[in-house]
Amino acid sequence: MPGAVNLAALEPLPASELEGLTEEVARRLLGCTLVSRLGGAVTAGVIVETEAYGSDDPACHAFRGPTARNAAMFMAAGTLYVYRIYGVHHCANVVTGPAGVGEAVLIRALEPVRGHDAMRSRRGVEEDRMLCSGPGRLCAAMGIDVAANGSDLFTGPVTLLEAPAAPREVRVGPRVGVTKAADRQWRFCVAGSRYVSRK
DNA sequence: AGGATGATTCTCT
DNA sequence: GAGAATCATCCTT
Repeated sequence: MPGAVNLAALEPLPASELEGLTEEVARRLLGCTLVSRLGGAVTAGVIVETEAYGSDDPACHAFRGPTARNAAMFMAAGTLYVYRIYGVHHCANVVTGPAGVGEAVLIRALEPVRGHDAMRSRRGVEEDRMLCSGPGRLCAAMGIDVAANGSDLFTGPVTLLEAPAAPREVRVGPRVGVTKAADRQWRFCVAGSRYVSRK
């Protein structure tokens, strides 16, 4: 039954799950749970949509080397990279490369499983489907902003829990809103999920 | 110093 | 489906 997730039964995601090609990690993160303790509320959702941003990738923020904004991308795997986009929104990424390499997985959508009231309050909408179905939406719902940039996903306010099982079917396609390397099939969605940001 | 550009979202038609 | 909102960041003068 979707939504019936017992967070206490899930183990923290082992660091080894973040090793390997970034596009493989992006696929592997589907089904894992993202948990936030920011802003005095516990919110959580099962990851249903991700995108990979790797090295030698013109669409990746790290492509032209380190800057003040993308510094977290060059930290160790398991770092949270948060940036602001279009002035008002935020996007959250799981850093995946070894330290010194700028790679990350953008978390694009979650199925809410905990803290629905806090999410509704922060988002200003009622429907569960509208809470976390988009990278900016899920950050708003979980209280994630640039203050959490560079935090550690194993010890920080935002953490990852293992997937109880791999998704039965995964849909693959081009990344959303990306103009460079637009042919790269690095977007991954849980097939059939109502909570992906778009079909 | 100035301008173009977004890994978006919301509203309106 | 199209267009506006909105501003930090980054690249070009």
